[in-house]
Parts: sequence; C-alpha cells; structure tokens
Amino acid sequence: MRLPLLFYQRDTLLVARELLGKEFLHTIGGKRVGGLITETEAYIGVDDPACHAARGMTPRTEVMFGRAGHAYVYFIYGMYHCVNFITERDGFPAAVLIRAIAPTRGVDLMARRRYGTTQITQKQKKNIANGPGKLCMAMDIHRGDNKKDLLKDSLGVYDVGTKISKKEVLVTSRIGIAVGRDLPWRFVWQKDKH
DNA sequence: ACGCTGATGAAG
DNA sequence: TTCATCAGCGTT
Repeated sequence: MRLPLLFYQRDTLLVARELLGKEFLHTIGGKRVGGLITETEAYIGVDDPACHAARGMTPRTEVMFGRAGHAYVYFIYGMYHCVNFITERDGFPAAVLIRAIAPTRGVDLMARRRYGTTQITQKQKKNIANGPGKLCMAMDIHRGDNKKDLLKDSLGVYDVGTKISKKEVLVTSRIGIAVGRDLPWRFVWQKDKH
C-alpha cells in the first residue's frame, strides 16, 4: 500500500531513514518501473546551506515549501534529473533526495532507457539505478513530474514490509555538495550486512 | 581528474 | 545580459 501523508509529515531525518527498503514506482503507460530505495539524503530548511531552499522561496524551490508527500524534481549539470520527496509541515521547506534504488520492476524497460538495450552485463545491471541521476533516467522521471502527488499520481512509494535493522544502515555525510558537509544526513541500506 | 551540458538565481 | 555555480555520470 502507498505510504500515507502522515508518513511524510514528520521529521525529515526519520523519513529519510524509514524510506530505506520502501518500493518507489513509476507507472508509465500501464507498466511499472522502479525498485527498493537503498540510499537517501535529507535537506532541511533555510538554515541548511546545502538545501535548495536556503536562499528562500524561488520558482524552483516553491514546491519545497508546500505540502509533504509531493515530488520535487530538478534538472542538474545540464543532463540529469534528481527526485526528492517533500517532508514536514506546510511552509517548512524540507525534502529527502532519493539517491539509489535496487530494481524490482520493469528491469528491461529501465535497461533500455539507460543503455538502449535489454542485453546488459552484470556490471551494467548493478549500475542501472545506483545514483540519483541514473535512477531518474532509468525510471523516466523528468521535470514534468515535478510537484506530482506521491499519494495519487503516477509516482508512488509503497510499504512492502521490508524490515531493516540498525546495523544495516550506514549514516554518513552527504555527497557532492560544497557546504553542509559536516552533517550526517545520508542514509545507505547495506543489504549484505546484518 | 576531467569534460559534458543547461537551468538557476544573483549581479550589473 | 552575463556570470559562477551546481544534491551527477562516464571515461580517462
């Protein structure tokens, strides 16, 4: 079942941690693609220098100030998209960046999007969606998906009963940012550890 | 370690 | 209008 609004309307660090193991799916033309979330990062409020909302509300960051449970999709480095889930209360800009998934559905479709073929090597299979830009490419998420409602629209997150122990979660500082590096706001599900 | 690529927002 | 910056990726 889809995660309810109340799941997202909580402390962003808690949401980021609990999103690990949830199934993130995109329905396109009746077919579903996606997988289990394995890596997340929290971006919290105007006081977080790495948060896009740190310079106040702009056309781009407007969605971050809105209702939780919506998607924030932005275009980065001239060629990639990243997807975030809005958290916390209305008016408080915070979100969780989805950095990686373990594919469960529509693997052939995702392989075709990433590599142009379904005939891929084991190495390529591992790399289909193990990065924020890669997973958006694989799941065909783009700017048209910005502001979508995760409770109703074609993007959705589902509780599939995955149990993840504390030992399986690596907590580190965030990746690819110049400021706010000291904050341990990145969560990685290390499936092989227990 | 680097080049690719274009939106974004601040400055002028 | 120009400019620096950028929550990434693939190849070297």
